[in-house]
Amino acid sequence: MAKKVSPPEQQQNKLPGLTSRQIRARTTKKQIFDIAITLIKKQGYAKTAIKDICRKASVSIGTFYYYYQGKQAIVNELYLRADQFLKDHFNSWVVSSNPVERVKEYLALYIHFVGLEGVDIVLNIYYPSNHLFLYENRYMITRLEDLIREGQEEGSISRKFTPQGWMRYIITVLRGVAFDWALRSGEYNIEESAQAHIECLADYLRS
Amino acid sequence: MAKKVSPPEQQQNKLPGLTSRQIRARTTKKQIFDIAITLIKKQGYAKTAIKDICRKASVSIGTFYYYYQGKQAIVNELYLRADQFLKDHFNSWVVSSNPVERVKEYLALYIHFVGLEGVDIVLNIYYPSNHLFLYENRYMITRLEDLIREGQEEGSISRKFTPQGWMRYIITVLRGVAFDWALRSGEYNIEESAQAHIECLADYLRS
Amino acid sequence: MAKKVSPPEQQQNKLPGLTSRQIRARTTKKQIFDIAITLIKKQGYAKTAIKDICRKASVSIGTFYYYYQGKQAIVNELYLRADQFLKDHFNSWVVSSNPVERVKEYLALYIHFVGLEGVDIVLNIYYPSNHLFLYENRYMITRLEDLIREGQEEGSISRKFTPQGWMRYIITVLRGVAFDWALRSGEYNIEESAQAHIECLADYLRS
Amino acid sequence: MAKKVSPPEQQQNKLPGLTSRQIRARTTKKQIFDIAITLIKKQGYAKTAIKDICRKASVSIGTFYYYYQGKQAIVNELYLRADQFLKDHFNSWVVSSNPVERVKEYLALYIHFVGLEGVDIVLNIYYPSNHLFLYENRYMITRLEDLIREGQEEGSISRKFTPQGWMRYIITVLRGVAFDWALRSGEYNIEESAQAHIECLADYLRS
DNA sequence: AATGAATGAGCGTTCATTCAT
DNA sequence: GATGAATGAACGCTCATTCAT
Repeated sequence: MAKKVSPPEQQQNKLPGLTSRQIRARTTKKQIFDIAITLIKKQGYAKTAIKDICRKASVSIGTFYYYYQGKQAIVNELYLRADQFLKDHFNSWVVSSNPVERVKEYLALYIHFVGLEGVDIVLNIYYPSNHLFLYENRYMITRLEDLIREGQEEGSISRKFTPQGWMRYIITVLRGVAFDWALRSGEYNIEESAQAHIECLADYLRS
Repeated sequence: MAKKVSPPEQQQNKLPGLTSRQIRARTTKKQIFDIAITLIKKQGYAKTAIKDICRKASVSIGTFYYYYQGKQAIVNELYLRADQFLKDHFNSWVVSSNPVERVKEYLALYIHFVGLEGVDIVLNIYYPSNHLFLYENRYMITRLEDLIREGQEEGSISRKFTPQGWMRYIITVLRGVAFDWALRSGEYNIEESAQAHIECLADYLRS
Repeated sequence: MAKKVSPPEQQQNKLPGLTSRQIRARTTKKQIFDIAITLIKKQGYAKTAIKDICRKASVSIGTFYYYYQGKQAIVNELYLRADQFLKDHFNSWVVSSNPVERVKEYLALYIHFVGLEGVDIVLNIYYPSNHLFLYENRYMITRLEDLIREGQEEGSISRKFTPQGWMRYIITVLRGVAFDWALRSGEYNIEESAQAHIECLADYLRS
Repeated sequence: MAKKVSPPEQQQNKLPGLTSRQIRARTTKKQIFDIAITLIKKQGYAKTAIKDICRKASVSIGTFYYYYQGKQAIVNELYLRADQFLKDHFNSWVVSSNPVERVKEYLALYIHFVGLEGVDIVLNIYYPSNHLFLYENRYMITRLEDLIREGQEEGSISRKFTPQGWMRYIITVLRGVAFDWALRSGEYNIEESAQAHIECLADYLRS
């Protein structure tokens, strides 16, 4: 049972107490991740074979599996980074004091992130078996709910739905926006295009 | 005299001038289609092998390929039937005289159709390489544009966007709705859930 | 056993005593043949499916099999036409009185025919399972043997080999010539290129 | 450190620095190759399925594709070995000092090789899409040109053609010889039969 | 920490051929 | 004379995954 050596869980402490092996390990894992994402963005998820990722990353197949459970794990990791991205930029994007404005700014930030990731990643994320969307405890989701709750308490957001209900409503629309953009191969500016939708959502929040 | 080698295009004339062979052929094609859709709805697109469809339909693999170019062709055919469905039910669903109401009724009809088709079909249709959405001349699309144009002429729909602009806006949202429903495995009633979105869209149309 | 209607053997008599059906039959068969050869020349033997031939010829698959046993039968028929071609042009190409010259002229005619047929046909004829070459009683073969026999009797061709031995020797070289030309996609003029070989053969015949 | 993901290129160094895995890998590849060649020689190229090769070699299909891109790759590898064979035996076959004799000996060696390979291999190599013939930088080709060049410089070979021209001329004939032998299922001794052709070529070289 | 040889079920697809009509 | 629906064995090939080293 204990045949498999335990995968080296990403350590959060960035203290200098890292052996050279640990440093190399981190480098290797990042190398794999970056190449994989690049390839997936370029040629699509399904058409990117693990073998190809390994070849490009100058890493053996065994090494790939040492760090990731499979191809999907790569995408999942990327997806989780969305949270980090949102965290990192929240304070610089969400600056208003008006709750509805804050929601609008936050949604714009989310769409900005989608635009940065690119078409193929979106198409892959918005894909049948990917149920990552549904992780209710994700930062992105809970942050949005918090913003809405604050708005409701302050009185500028309707109590027509619960915060969770509003969140779902909003996510549904934004997914439609991202998906349409990806379907059309990103041939228009998603941030501009999303404006109208965000505007409309804001109106609805107030109603 | 009517010389043709393959894919016997569905003939529109249902005149009795059909030989027994032609009748059998039609039956066979329908048989394949029905079984295929059933299986895809039940166990998903990817997990439905052509071989399985054939076995269930009591038809050889060769016969399958005689009628369809592949698995995707089945789904495409289904998709094209959406138009027929919308055409057939338009008059019984779209009954109001108010333009905005007419749009709402029409969108409800569309969501009704989505609900009838089922999760897997939707997931498959909402798929990267499927650019069927974009066929601007589809009945569904042009009908929607017409309804909006009439509303604009009559004055109850805003001229903020062109009919095509509105159409795209609306389709984007509805796709989000359908996609969310499919992602959540159809565990809620899509028609009820879509109500709020349609309501919101209607408000926005009037603005 | 007698289930299959007997294929209508090409009738040689072109007497007007042909029914309209026989005329149509001949037209159909020729149609199939011409299209088939065209396609094979264009896209190669292996890549030309019977289905495609039928589609282009506006003929059903059944009809194809009514006239030909299969795809190879088409090529065989073409091959047999070589004899007819050689017969038809013999008198205008082979005009010398000197036996060795006559052989040279005859070989030039043969190469001329090869050049007319084109690369793909040659590649197909020079193909593993095609043993048509070996039919010793073909006109082309016997004619060549006759020319050599006459040369030996007249004294200007060496008796080093029997007529059949010479014939085989010559055919071997000419096949090499035709094959090289086809391999190089017919990018040089085969008739010019064959000159040296024919010259050399002629010298050897005299030795 | 030597990171590589697939097709482990045959390493030239036969140093004992091979791990047991590498030795086994080499064995496996050779096993596949040998079985494949045996089967192709016995039952023909087209009739030899990859599946059969694998079964006989006690190797999975995946393993086959790990080492070879496909069936043709096996034949290509064999073909490339011709050069090695010619190199290895050159000194023991080409022993005369007379240039024309040297060419004759060299051609005899080539035909000897053809005889060793067998009918099916030849038929497969002499095949339409196989453009390996044309690799002008192959050892076999350049060696022949060298021999001719030396003969021209020494004065015993005609300058009627360039070395390359002579080479092509000769190759054309030898291919004809090999092809005829293969077509007749190797039912005669190719080396004896080629004698006359080589003789004739030699005469022509001197002319 | 890293390797890479080995797996093999399973895939979609082709196509010459038949025969009842 | 002509049709064309139906066949199905057989094909080459992919790829995520494992595990002894």
